[in-house]
This record gives sequence, structure tokens and C-alpha cells, in this order.
Amino acid sequence: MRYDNEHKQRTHQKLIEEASAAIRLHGPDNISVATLMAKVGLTHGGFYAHFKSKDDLVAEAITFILEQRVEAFEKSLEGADLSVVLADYIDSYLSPMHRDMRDKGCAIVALNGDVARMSNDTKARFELGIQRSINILSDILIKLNKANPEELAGSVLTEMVGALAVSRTMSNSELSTWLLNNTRSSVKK
Amino acid sequence: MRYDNEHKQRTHQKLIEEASAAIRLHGPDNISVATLMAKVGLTHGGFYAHFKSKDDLVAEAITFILEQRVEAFEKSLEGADLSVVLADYIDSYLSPMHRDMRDKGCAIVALNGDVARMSNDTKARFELGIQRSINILSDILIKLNKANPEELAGSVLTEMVGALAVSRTMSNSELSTWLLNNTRSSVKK
DNA sequence: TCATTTATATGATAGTTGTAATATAATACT
DNA sequence: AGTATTATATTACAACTATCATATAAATGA
Repeated sequence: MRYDNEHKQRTHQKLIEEASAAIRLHGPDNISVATLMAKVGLTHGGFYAHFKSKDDLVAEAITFILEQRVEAFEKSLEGADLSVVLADYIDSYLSPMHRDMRDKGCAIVALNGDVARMSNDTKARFELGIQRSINILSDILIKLNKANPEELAGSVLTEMVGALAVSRTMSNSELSTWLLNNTRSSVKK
Repeated sequence: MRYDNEHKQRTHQKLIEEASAAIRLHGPDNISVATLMAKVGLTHGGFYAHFKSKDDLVAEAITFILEQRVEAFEKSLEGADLSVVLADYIDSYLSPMHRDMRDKGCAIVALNGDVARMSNDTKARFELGIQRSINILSDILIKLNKANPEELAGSVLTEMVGALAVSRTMSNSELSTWLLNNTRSSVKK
């Protein structure tokens, strides 16, 4: 069957988006080519017209998540009060909602363990996303006249990532939420 | 073949230790029952004389790692200068060596993403280990007369976990080491 | 010495996986 | 109108998986 010219691109994009959620939710090792294809209404055979291999899909999906989130962050800055945007970002990042929405949240938190086991190539892409995040944060802190903006940006990022990652290892407990709140006040100084 | 009375227990322990390293290195989804058994010199059939299922093994191994590390930390405190022990702990936790020794390091860093996807039962065990770690840190900070020891303990733990986790997603880069060093100075205030 | 116990081995099964070759059918171009 | 193109479907395969039933062999207790 032949569809219009952009059909394949749309399918490709749909596959990446679907994979990006499934990977965060179930882990890269627990998604299968067949169920992914089924999720977009296709059968498994056509997969290799879109991706060289499953690893290739995973790498593309991870890149997509990182870019998507960085771009959303950048867009939220446009013409806004930086100190408000920053506070909002911290609040939503460290919210129970973000903790419980594993399929749509931060890739660093969802995938750090998996990426640590992946190829240097994938790691390099991941690092790019992290560097960009630090740069954005650092720029904001410069404009807010904070001292040591780069250092502060690095430690804000790592503490937030750590808090969310740790809070997700607990079954909805008080400690989990306490950690998020605790980090929120610690980071906001 | 019948061995002496403690042979089975020794085999069981050996399996858990071997699994605890393999799980951290390759992830719970990437170790197979057969290769684990082979690693201790046995064949795959005997596995179910030791564990109810693979999930059961993973849960036991994770508990083992947590306890082992908490106990080692507690032991390091005995009769020592607390401020020195704490500084040493931070230094070694945030060292490139710890970053690069994925098979023997902190379980929270190695497994947070996987545990987030596991049963509430396993999460509860994990939480216990984390709570103990926070308690130990908090006790130290109390004895060192720090203000808000519990809050500080929580945020020291999460920032260290985050820094190590993030640093492991990069391929040995400068940024990776910079993050570790940056967190070291940030945490030591 | 012999029977019993038991830790591990052998072998089998059913399911799932990633990958690939080939088939099909719909449309765009001639 | 008819041919070429191509996105997806069908089908197959080999490798790997967790799990389990049964066999084996060695040492303990009689």
C-alpha cells in the first residue's frame, strides 16, 4: 500500500514518541519490537524499514526525549520573569506528579541506570542533553546575579535528579514525598 | 552428589553475591539464570532449589547489596573521628573509582531506574535501606552539631546519588568528573 | 555394606525475542 | 490505463528465556 509522501515520516515519528514513553515506563529492555509496532497499529515486520535495529530505535528515542524537554524548558523562558520561571521549574520537577508520571518525565531520572550500561555513542548524546540543561540553568543564574552560577547549576541539577530518582524507588511513601519537599527547600536557596 | 551440611548455604550465598555484581553491572533484565549458574560453576537446572523464581533472586540480591553497604558504613564509624569518617565517605562516594566500579558500588545509583519499575514489595525493602542510610548520616550530623541534621542528611544523600548517577551516563568525560568534584565541594559545607 | 537423603545435572518445554526474506496492495508517475 | 514504487503485512527462523520433571551420584546414618 502506498500512502502520501509524508506518511512514512509520520509513522516514524509516531514510533519514536510511543517508544519514548514505553522506554521510560518499562525500561529499554522491557519493550519489544512487536508490541511497539502493535501500539501504533502496525505489525512487527515493517519495523526494519524504520530502524536499523532495536538499539538504533532506543538511541533515537532517548535523543528525542532529551531534545523535547530541553526545548520545552527553553521555550518557557521566553520573555518571562526568570526568577518565577525557575521557581516554577523546580516546583514542577520535584512534584509528586512528576514522580508518578514516569512515562513522560525527565530522561535523566528514568534512564540513568540503563544509559550507564549503553554504548559510548549513546552516552555522548546523553551528555549533550545534560550539558545543555546545565547551560540553561547557569544562564538563568547569571541573569539573577547569583554567585558561582555554573557550580550552582551543576549542583541544583544533580540534587534534583537524585531526589526524584530516589523518591521513585519507594512505594508512594511519606519518605518519598518528604525527600522531594526537602530538596525543594534546599535547592531554592 | 551429597556435600557437607553447609554446602548448599555456601552455594546460595555465592549465587547472591555473584548476582549482586552482575545485576549492578548489566541490569536485572540482562542477567540470565543460566549464565549466573555457570558463573558459580553449576548448571541451570539447580537454580530452583535455591530460589522460587528469578524475581525472587533479584529481590534477595538487592537486599543483600543494601545491607552489605549499610553495615560497612556503620562499621567504619566505630571509634573513629566522625568528621574524618564523613569526609572520607563523601570523597570515596564521589570518586571516579566509584563511578567506574559499577559492579560493586551503591545500589541506589545502579538500580534506581529498575527499582522504580518493580513491585511494591521490593520498593519497600529498598526504602528501608535508604532510610537507614539517612539515619546514619543524620546521627553523624547531630554529633557534629550541625543545624537541621535530618534535612541536611536527606539532601546530602540525594545530591550524592544524583551526581554519581548523572556522572555514569557520560563516557568518561571531563563533565562527568567535574560534576563529581562540584558536588563534593557543594556537599561539604 | 547398604539404603536413604539430597545437591546438583540432564533434558525438555513453551514462550518470547530480534531479525530477515518475501508478498501485497495502493498510489504516483508515465 | 498501466507500470513502477514503496509502506506495510505475512511468514519464518534461530536464539534465548524462565521454568520444571526427572535422573544421578555421593556421602551420611544404619
